[in-house]
Amino acid sequence: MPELPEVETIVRQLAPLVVGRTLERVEILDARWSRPLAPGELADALQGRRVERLGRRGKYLVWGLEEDVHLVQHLRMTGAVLFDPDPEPLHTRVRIELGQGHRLAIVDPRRFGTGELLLSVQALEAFFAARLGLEPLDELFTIEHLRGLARGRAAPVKAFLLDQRRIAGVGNIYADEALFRAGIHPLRPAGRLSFEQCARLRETTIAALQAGIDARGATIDDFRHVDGVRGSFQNQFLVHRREGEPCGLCGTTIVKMVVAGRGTYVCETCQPRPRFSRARQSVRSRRPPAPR
DNA sequence: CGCCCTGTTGGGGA
DNA sequence: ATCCCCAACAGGGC
Repeated sequence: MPELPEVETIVRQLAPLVVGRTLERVEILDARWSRPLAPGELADALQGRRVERLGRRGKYLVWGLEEDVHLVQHLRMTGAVLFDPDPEPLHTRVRIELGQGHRLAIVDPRRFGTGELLLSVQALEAFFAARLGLEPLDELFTIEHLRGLARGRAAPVKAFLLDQRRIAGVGNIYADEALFRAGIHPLRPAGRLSFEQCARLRETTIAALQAGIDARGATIDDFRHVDGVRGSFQNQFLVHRREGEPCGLCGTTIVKMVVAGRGTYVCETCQPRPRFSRARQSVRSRRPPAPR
């Protein structure tokens, strides 16, 4: 479930509950979660340390512990962090005792989630620098920035949006929503967006993510239900998973296709299909990609 | 009941 | 640069 808005919501709700507390006992029940470290090694590194801060970078949850020790957690598809769940949920992969009778359960039915140990802020920054681009909600995420990233790219704009090394935090759902709001077909080559389309896409990407965050004014109860969260927010989406339904703007039936290997929903009236969706640009007219 | 497909993600190999 | 497949599991369609 975690795209940027979900992880942001987890941070906001969980931080007040864990910051200042100590990870008194950590049990990692699934070796896949802690790889490449053995569960015991990672648990030992975390155990006994106070949580100084809980933050987010892209879709990563970042635990800042005492003595410059950091845990970078990714929830992937089905991960969740539950506070004081009762009873302990099925598929609990990590169990953490916080003291004073409180505990956390990291739950992850599909077992894609990971927790990585980093032993300095430098290592932390290097980790993110290698994986993540600018946050859409960063003030530096300007039209020009987006335009520079897109310049010369032949890949479909949806693949471009999903590439975390360029833009951090946009997942499959919000990519569909942002493109719909911008009136841009997901197959349009990123490098062929007009200035106006870049401006619009920047705007709608921010708006879609912010809407997702706003929609989760959630209560602490959300941590008690693994599946309860997304269900209640499903109907805020304009196109995603609305195959066969009429577009809210024009009534055209929403269609589903596969782009960038992901299920993709589109109103092909509001988002006109590019004439040559995978067309190559001639060498002569191609401008060099922006550095980095 | 079994088989097949799908999925909120990211990494690695081709 | 880009594309495809895979990790592991649950749920739905047939």
